[in-house]
Amino acid sequence: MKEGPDIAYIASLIGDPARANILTALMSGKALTASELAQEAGVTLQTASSHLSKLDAGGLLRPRKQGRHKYFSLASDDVAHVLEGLMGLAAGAGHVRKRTGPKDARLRKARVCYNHLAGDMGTHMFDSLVSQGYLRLEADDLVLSETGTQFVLDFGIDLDALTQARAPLCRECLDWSERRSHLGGSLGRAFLTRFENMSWIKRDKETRVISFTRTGQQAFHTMFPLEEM
Amino acid sequence: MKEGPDIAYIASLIGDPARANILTALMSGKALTASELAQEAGVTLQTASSHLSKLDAGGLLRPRKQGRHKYFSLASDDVAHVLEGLMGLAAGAGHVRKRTGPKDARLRKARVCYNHLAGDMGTHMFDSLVSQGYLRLEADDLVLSETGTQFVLDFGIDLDALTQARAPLCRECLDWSERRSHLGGSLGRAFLTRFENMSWIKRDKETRVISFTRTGQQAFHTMFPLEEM
DNA sequence: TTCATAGTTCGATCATAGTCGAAGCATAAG
DNA sequence: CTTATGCTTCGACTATGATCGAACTATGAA
Repeated sequence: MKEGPDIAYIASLIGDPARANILTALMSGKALTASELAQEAGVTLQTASSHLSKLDAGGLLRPRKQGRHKYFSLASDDVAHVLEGLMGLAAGAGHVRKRTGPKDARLRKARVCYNHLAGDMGTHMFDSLVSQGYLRLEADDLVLSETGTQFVLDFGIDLDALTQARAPLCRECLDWSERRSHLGGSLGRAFLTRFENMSWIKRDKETRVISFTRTGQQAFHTMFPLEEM
Repeated sequence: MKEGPDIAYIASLIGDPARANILTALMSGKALTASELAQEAGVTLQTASSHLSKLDAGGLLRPRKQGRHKYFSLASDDVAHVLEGLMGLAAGAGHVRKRTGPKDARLRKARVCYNHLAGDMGTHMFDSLVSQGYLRLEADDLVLSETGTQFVLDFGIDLDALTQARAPLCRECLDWSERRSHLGGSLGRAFLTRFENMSWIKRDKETRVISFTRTGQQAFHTMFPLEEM
């Protein structure tokens, strides 16, 4: 009847509350088991299993068997990107599920977006990288400059390993709370794990909230300065 | 139960086939009446009316009464952006509604994305603007350089009128066919209407297809050159 | 005024799909 | 082996919501 991709099929997958809960939970970037996701979605294991197979069929998930557990994560950054976009629309329509509480404020401050840093701290880092000339927009891609490459290496990130992978190194990601870009892609992921290894941050077990340690916060701002305007 | 915006609500709105058809039709950027959208969606006027009020309640549409007609258009670029993202996921999942025919090829070549130029020609124009130094990524925004400003004025676009409006002037937009950026925002819109006024292009009445006239195609490539690599 | 067209509202019908209990596999532990 | 745990499949129940006919409202034309 109509031309173009079947958008309703994908949207209807996301449109079920239980499945939306599952996807939201996976926005933490962690791989979760079917049981955990069932609990997260507030349904029994049977229904969760049904949902998960449908999401998988739609190409939204990447399942991995491990022993008698089955782990699920989001299929790609693209999926996370669309989910963030939907969150933006939902927030704009005034449809937030929960009244904004203290947890919500922490969520705006810093949170995990699939596998990289989002929220206020995320956009701050992105802006700093750009203003220092480490990141540049070239044609359609975000590229790392020479000084930027050096910066990343000095920071203790194994850049060679990243560039050999197929996934894009740098990627812009727009988030719903800030409405500004932050750094995604494999480099964004590498930064986040590096922060974690250096104990700059702690990830909340239950939610997507990221909390900075005191020393982490200080170190962050010296490494990623931003002149006020 | 969960934190964050109610993503399922918005997604379920898009997830109905009839509503998805409506939204896809509105991706042409034109404002359409309820009757036209009913026909487009393949349902009666009554059901279309019901769908339209729901989409409106969800903040996805911008309705305008005009006489005894009621025109609908997408509420914002953000909505169009999410829809394009969903198309990307659907295309990736191999779920295209129609087998790729000749019309589909034309769709990839040049089409309307909400109100600006997308497809091959769209990314071409974007790349050209960037490589000529007319557009730059600064912090998180796409900005027009000084030479770029001059270029736009020379092109016959009333830049003052655009900058006075509240909508963002420049905006990156990623499309599903090319997986690359093209220019959105009010400037993107202005370019498209200018092309139309100069008879460079013709918009198909039924679909989102844009066809370039022969002279338009030539003029386009001289104005937006791109050195091969 | 009368008629026609555009759109909304109401009500009834009907199908899709979300839900869970129960049973069935598969893997790991004792 | 037996037992326990994680997950899938089957089947039945149920509710949500899409659909359209019919009646109603509103704007425009004659």
